Amino acid sequence: MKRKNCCPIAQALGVLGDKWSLIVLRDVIFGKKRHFNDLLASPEKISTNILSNRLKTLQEESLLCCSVDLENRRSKIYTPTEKAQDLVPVLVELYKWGEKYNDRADTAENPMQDEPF
Amino acid sequence: MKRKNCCPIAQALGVLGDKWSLIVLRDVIFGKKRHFNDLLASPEKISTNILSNRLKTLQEESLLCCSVDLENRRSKIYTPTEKAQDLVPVLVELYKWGEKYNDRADTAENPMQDEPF
DNA sequence: TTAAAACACTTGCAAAATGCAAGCTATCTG
DNA sequence: CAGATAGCTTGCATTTTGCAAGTGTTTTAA
Repeated sequence: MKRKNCCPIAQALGVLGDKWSLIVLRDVIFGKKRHFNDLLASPEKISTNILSNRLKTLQEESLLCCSVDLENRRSKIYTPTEKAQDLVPVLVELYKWGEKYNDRADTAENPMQDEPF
Repeated sequence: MKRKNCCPIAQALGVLGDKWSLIVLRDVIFGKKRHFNDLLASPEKISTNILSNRLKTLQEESLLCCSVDLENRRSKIYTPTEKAQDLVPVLVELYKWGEKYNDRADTAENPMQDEPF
């Protein structure tokens, strides 16, 4: 969804405002996941066609770059660009808000995991 | 899209991860828009049924509250809750990112408007 | 006081995005 | 060479979005 000539928030949402893009970026940036199957394994259960499509569009938006794994030529490596790394503050603020308001009650009885997802 | 028992980012996106919710919240929070027709007039051109539906779900998520305008009983007033106000940092970071990367080249020749949208 | 306009929806239907299961191709491993 | 593995692709059902038109209530103007 391209949104030209409008506010930066709307422009950002034109790229990121869907169900999956920020989940994939979270995994690539914070989870350091690099392979298709790693991303597929996240608890949110993205399906293969959507993941494939999202990886394509995120490359088109210069948020990911893709290279062949030299040690296993079946495998591709998806790496976040600087543009993607610059989304860290957005993801951090989303994390804080989600933690404050939509939480699973992280208490001593239900502690947070090592990984945030 | 409810996402229980998962990371705060995914929980936040379960509420906000669609095409329109954050646009509506931007207008209510920063644009101080309070009426259906104000929200409808935004340059992103949301359609009436989607806006109506988003206002409903945002109320269900306790992000907006709705009251009757006493000075014009045709009119309803939508107000952001504290939960919605706490999204300001998210919107600010989105703004900064959008400004940096997806910009319409805001230069001296193409200055920013009074309102950011 | 009555007709027209304003406001906030609702409805019907078409198009796009998402979700699920299965299959496909190239590479690797034994 | 036979299977397993990684990353897709395809087909089809469901859900979400988009557009245009219509509805009911309240307000304003004649």
